[in-house]
Amino acid sequence: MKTIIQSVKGTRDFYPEDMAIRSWLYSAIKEVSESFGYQEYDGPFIEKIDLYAAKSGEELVKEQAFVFEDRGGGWVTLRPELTPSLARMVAQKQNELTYPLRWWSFGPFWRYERPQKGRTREFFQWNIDLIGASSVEADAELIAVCARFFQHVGLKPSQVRILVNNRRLMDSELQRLGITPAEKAGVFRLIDRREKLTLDEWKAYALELGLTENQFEGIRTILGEPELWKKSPDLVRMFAILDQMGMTEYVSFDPKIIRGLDYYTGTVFEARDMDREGRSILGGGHYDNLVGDVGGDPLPGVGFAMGDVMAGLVLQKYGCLPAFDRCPAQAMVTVFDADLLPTSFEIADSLRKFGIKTLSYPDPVKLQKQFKFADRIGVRFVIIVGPDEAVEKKATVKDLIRHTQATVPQAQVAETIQEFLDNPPIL
RNA sequence: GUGGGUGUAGCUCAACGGCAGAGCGCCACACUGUGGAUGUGGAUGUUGUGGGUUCGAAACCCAUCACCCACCCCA
Repeated sequence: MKTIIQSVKGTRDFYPEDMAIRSWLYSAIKEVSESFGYQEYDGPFIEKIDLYAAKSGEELVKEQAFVFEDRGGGWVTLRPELTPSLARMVAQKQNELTYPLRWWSFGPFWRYERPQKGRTREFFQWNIDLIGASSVEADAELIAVCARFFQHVGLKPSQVRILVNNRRLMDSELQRLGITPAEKAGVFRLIDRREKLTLDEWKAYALELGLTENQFEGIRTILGEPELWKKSPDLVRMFAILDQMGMTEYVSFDPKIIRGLDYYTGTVFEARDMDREGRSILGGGHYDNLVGDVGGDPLPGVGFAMGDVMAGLVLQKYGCLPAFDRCPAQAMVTVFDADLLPTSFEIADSLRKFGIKTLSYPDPVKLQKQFKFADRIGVRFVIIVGPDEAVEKKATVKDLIRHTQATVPQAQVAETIQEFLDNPPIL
């Protein structure tokens, strides 16, 4: 067996049918983002390690980033996320930008993790942020963007849902239970893991953290309270806005949503498959300070990120992906023999000038083979110029769908194709 | 980093100690100026790799690599 050099672990090859999906996803993201007035931007794919050292989760940089020394001896990393680059870009022009800033991006990221379902080492991510606004209405806008995206790609509220919570609400609830600020991080982690553990395991984990029986029961009650959001003026206002926009069917309150990242300070949300399959489709939230760590003045904002891998799995599961149009062209000009090669190429190019996607067969092989090729790739019209046609400056146009053909002057090939197109095929 | 599963033809898989196979795909011909359909014929494997057990290994054992799944973390 031939040994083909393997691709790098965790990367994906984008064959035309895969690339079509990626491009389609990009278009959907672009359309939805821009419909809300967001502008596209991007940062470098490699950054100095220092940029991430400042912020980002410890594990993200130390364990998961692709880090290497460049030829000049500097340490660089393939970007594992976009937020630090965004923070720098904003900080660099902090005083010349007009706020609130609405930016979106779709590009590649790399994380050195163990690949599995819904997770690769090289992936694409949609990032979208509203910077310089701190209201819950701003948060509602991002959730609306998310809901509109689901609507746009055909995912229904019965299939995906945006789960929303508010960290300030959780803070006050935990405080009410006598949980100290020092214990908070641990408890957030506890809440985050609720769905992965059985009740007994979860309780054991809670007691291990040093929580009392009462505190544990209190947390359990909070997490099971669907009306808890009514105690948060922020959430009340936010749901009111979403209601006005007609987006509430995509949104649910869920006190179990905490999000791992430390920098979220208010609203947090993530979108999930309704039957709880797989990891979350996207995640985001409100932050108070975007640029402080890279040397700017504090700026609040809200944003989310959606990876293409999990999103692709969900879209495929619910049949939302577009059918792949495998046909690269509408017409193909065959080549009868070497002498007629220039004639065939000339006709092909004349068709292109008429806006007909045309390819020509590159070698004068048996016509049968050329027809078979045309049929396989899905080209509808095949043009033949053999010696008989050539002497009369004619060409034969065959419609592979309708099984008809006509021999016409070479100058009328494009018109003939148009005529065939105007008469719908008999199927 | 931890745990589990799977590696056999281009693809999907069978054979589960006794001659390595099928379906699909591919190629040729019937059909040397016309595709799909049909028929006939044909090609392709160090059974992931290395070692061990055995008269005999694709199968059993060990190692290793790759992929998949879960944990961790997160998109």
